[in-house]
Amino acid sequence: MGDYKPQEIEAKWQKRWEENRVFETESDPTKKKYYVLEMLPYPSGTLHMGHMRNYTIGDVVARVKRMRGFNVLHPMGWDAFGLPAENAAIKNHTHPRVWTNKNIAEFQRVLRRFGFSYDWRREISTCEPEYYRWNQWFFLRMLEKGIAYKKKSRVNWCPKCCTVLANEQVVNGGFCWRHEDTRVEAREIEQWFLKTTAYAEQLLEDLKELEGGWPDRVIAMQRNWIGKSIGAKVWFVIDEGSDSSGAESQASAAKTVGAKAPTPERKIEIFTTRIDTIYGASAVILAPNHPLVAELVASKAEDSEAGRKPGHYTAEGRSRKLAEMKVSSVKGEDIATAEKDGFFTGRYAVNPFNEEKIPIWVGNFVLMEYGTGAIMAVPAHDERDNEFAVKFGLPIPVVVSRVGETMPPERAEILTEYGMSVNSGPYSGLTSQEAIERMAADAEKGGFGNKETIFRLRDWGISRQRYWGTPIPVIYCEKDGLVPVPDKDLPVVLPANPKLTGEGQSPLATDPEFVNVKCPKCGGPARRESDTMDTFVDSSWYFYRYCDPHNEKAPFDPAKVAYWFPIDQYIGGITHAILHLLYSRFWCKVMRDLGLVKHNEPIGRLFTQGMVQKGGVAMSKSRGNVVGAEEMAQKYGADTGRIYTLFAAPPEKDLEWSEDSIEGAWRFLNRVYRLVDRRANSLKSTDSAKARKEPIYTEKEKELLRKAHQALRRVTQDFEGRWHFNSAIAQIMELVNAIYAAEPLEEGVRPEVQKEVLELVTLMLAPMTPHLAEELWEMLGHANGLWTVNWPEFNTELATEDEVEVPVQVNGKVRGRVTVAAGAAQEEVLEKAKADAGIAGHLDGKALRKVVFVKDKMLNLVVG
RNA sequence: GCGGGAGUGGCGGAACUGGCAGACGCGCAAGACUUAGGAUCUUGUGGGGUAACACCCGUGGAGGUUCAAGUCCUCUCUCCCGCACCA
Repeated sequence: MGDYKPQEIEAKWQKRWEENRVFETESDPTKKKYYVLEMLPYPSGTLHMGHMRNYTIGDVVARVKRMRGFNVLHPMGWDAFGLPAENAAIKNHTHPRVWTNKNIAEFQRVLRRFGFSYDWRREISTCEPEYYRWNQWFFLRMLEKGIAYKKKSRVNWCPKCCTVLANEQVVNGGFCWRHEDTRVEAREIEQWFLKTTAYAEQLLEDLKELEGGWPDRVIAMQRNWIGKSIGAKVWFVIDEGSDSSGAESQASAAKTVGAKAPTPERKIEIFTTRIDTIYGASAVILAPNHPLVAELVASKAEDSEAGRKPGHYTAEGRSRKLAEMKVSSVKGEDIATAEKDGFFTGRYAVNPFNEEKIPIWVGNFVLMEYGTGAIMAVPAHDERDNEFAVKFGLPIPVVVSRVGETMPPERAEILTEYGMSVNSGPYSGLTSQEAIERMAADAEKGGFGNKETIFRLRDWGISRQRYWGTPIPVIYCEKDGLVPVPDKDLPVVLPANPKLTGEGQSPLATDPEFVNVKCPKCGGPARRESDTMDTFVDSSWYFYRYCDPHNEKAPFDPAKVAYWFPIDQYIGGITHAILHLLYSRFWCKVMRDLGLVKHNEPIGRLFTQGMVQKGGVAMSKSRGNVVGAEEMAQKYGADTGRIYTLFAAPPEKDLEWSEDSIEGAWRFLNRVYRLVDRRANSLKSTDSAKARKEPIYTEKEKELLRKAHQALRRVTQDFEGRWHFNSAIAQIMELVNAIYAAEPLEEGVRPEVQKEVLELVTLMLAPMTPHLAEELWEMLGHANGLWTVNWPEFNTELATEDEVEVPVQVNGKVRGRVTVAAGAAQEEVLEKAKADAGIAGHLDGKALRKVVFVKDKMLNLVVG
């Protein structure tokens, strides 16, 4: 007899698993496969119980699937490039590689301490040239296909990261995803992009394949992010004649545009989803950084209303106003809440549908990044336009009324819904939907517009002006221009000893040995690209590399990937709902088009687990509320930590850490241990199979086996179906309680039945508390490890109750219960119910009008 | 504003396709064993009510469907998350 000593037990079994290479897997097309994966960690800080919850869920699934006979791939690796490593290295005067590798060693040690069933031979680290050379290889393929391209554009700059961010890395309407208190700034920088927009339609369309397998909200978030809008573009011709007093400036402007006379029509292209409201347009409004604005503003057209009406200025006033607006837009002031602002350019444009001249304005609420950077303002039917029009005194003509209303609605109401067109020339009387169709078609026929679908999704900006990332493999030659690094020269390795300052310049650019190269084409002097890639490139395809982690000739062997993919179950935090998961889907489609993979989507099922919180907020080092994984393992053992996180809440919900509740988990495991320990010796040589071969059961045996198989049925369902680990554990607890209640087992329960029941407890616990289960299994006299044992089949017959207690309702209220043999017919139950004094009292003197009977479940007597 | 989700005891949470609401655990209370116990075992524990039953109320709120509603329908309130002057 001994105590449960998790420290000893856990070390012992981890060693055995390793010696027996229990978790090592090879692809084998003759076996059914299962690929379960947790998102790879960024090795920084300490592993806390929030991480462990994630890995525990994955590990339970991996172990259950193994017990069910699947060939299971369950790997682990490190998202090892990234800014924190570089910043920490600067701070501590060390090298990012040193800092990172130290963390990796630490992470690995703690993960091993928890006994997760990883195939460690497949471990990858994205900062190794063996890995990132394939980032470069993929980049070159994308360059060839025109998917990777370089352009100068307005980008998001985080002053703290000192680098550009992708749109997906800008959160909360303008803040850095790493520094949630820091606003991003707009900068004009030349950088590399991957053309995610080329896949916008597919990324949206294929979300349908993911329905059912991915959480609804992740699908919704991606759909939202891609942001498809179906509408039309319409061209408004700029009225040149209106600029009577600006001939001089117009001539100079004409130089950049074309000949003055005959003036080729210059147009402002607007995008709208409501072309049906175009008769109600009272202005064209441009984004402050729209390319035409500078020129329109510079024209000398004086505004006769200048100074008398809001938004009207002289030419100088307009320039000043524009400069002001640009400054606030660069600062990234909160555009969602900022007051509408703008000014009249002094110029007009012609509505192509009714030839009406309407003023051209500049407005702070029009975004260059969306649509065409220009809109038509329809103040009667759009809230924002209305606000603008009211502030600046623009007319508000009504062109839509509710269907069935003969008179246009009062102007006070802004009708944004569909209705019926009014005051819209030949389109009056059509429904909005009809008008949209007809008018878009007519615009196309008339040559002044077309149907158009636009997306909110932007191309993925991947250039980063930092050191600790994958060098972008291109060279700039004075003679040959942009030259890709030839495949044979890959990898382009990071220089070993960079000068890291953390200031806004690519560290690689300061290293002459790295930068100065010979042009691969002409051999002349050339410069290397000195930016590195966004680290989300690394994580966009890493799960493919696990299938073939040491391949030196290719990113992976397509045959191996074809066997393992798609990922059967991916597990991670909701944080990556857009970033990592969208990029990964994009990468998969690119690889498919390169002929490397055959599937459209890399991840079949996605599970987003809840956070582990303490004090109501997620555990994080900076908040100082972490429960360290290692301390936890030292105090209670890994198994207690594992079962606690599984039991305390369903896996998709947030979990508030409770020191009291973990004591409960610890007590439970001790209870199980004692149960086995107190009779381990006497049962060692007992053959539990005998219990199954000679099924002559005493009442007590029957009762125990029934409980055991009922639990097994529920636990099996909970593991296979919706991952109700908490209720699975509750079932096992009930069984354990029942065994305690049946003590002393020696009275009335044969040894083989005792052993059978204890083995079932052990096997059910095995995926969740694998160390303890192995130990119990051994204590029960088994020399083979649990890894050789299959998941037990539950026996319906054993699980079935002989007798059931049927609640009896009178008029829908439970008034009593009768005990009958399972499966008893209505007549029998009814008879017993009538005989029951308590129930009879409620029936007294009333006519029985209806009887509802559900076998073994309930009897309802309707009287009255 | 748009989209997604959640409201059940003192707490975490159960309840498969409508069929005994509160499984299991924590906490709390009582008892047993003990020199002692913050160990272990047993019992009790939604609220009201009763000597004890009976009975009444009860899954955010208001209606509805049904023999029967935490579960389905309509309306509504609160909270959390994501996106957001997206034209």
